[in-house]
Amino acid sequence: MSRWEPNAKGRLERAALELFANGGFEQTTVAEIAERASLTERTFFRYFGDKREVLFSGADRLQTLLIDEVAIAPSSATAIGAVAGALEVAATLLQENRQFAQQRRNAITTNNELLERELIKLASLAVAMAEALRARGVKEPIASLTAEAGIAIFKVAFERWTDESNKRDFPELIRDSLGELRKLTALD
Amino acid sequence: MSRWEPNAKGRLERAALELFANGGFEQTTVAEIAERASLTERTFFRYFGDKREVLFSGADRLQTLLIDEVAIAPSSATAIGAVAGALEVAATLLQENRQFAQQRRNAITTNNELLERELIKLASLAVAMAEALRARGVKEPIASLTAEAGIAIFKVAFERWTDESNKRDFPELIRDSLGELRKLTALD
DNA sequence: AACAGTAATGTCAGATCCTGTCATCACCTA
DNA sequence: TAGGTGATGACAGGATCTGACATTACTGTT
Repeated sequence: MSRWEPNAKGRLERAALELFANGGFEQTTVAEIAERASLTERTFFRYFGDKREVLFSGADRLQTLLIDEVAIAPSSATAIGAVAGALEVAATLLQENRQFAQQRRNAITTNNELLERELIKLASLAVAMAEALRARGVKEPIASLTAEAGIAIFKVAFERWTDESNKRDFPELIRDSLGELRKLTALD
Repeated sequence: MSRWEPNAKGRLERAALELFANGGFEQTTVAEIAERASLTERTFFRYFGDKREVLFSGADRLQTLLIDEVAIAPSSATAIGAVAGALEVAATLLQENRQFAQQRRNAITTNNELLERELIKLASLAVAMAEALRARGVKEPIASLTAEAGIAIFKVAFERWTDESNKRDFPELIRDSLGELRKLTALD
């Protein structure tokens, strides 16, 4: 079953998060991460396309979850309703690892390169959700706009959820943000 | 006035765009760009923080323009109205350099690293516009949501404008996208 | 038990990106 | 003519990332 020490990828991710929390992303070298995980630099780059990617391996699963949820939403649901529902499901899951989410977030918000990677993951998510909406029969540009609006809602809600002083329920924050968006775009 | 060949920064930008159009972003080395501009690699990095930044020096001016426009919008304007108005002004200016915009866009859409940089510039823009809205008395989270919605509108409209088969007026596309967003968020 | 096969990992060389440091150049001013 | 200054060049070097090949630790077959 396990030829070498098991879970090399997980060990690298853990080592990276710990070192980033200490010395920051830029100051931490890939060689240090690999050494802490008892591996070599070359092996790191076999698991992760670049140094930043070590913090984003979960993004793919999140994307799969969201497009699945959009796909199985009741056919009576509106486009924005299907997206918001999917976001609530995702929020429920993310809520179970709040501490990890916060550590990861600390690393990302203090480094522009990591922020860039986060943003492109969200953009990719928007594209995938737009595709899932088109599969439900939603036309362009409604599909893309709805997906982008969904991302905006998620970003704002996530920001509020990870705020240390805030103990509110994540899915509830999603619902609230959608309500706010509806208000501000309403015609006078 | 001009000790060496003038406009070193502009020469580097032009050389980079030309080389990117030919061989692509990754295949082009900074040394090649510098050589084409009759400068050295070291000088390139004095003007641009990294290789990607050579395509984004105009982003700062765009941001300044947008927050100024938001600031001077009539006090009767709603938050989303002020943002949309600013976007229309920016669109009018960008419209004068459609070919440059398309070349630049070609480079960016075919390279993930450049896309990342584009996205973070837009995110920075959203943050700045939210700040400009708060200066108008708009409260959170309305300010942030409005700014994010504005970026979503801009992205969708820009996409449609640069579409080769599309000859529509850019500011008009902005207005249309806002209309679509209003429709899709409207309660049933 | 011996052997070959395989997937994960290691080793090494090297290209490219990016930075620090100091030298040099072209022009300005007193 | 003698600095003074800002832009550029030259050079060394660290870090990221890749390609090529070797090695390791197990698996399966005979």
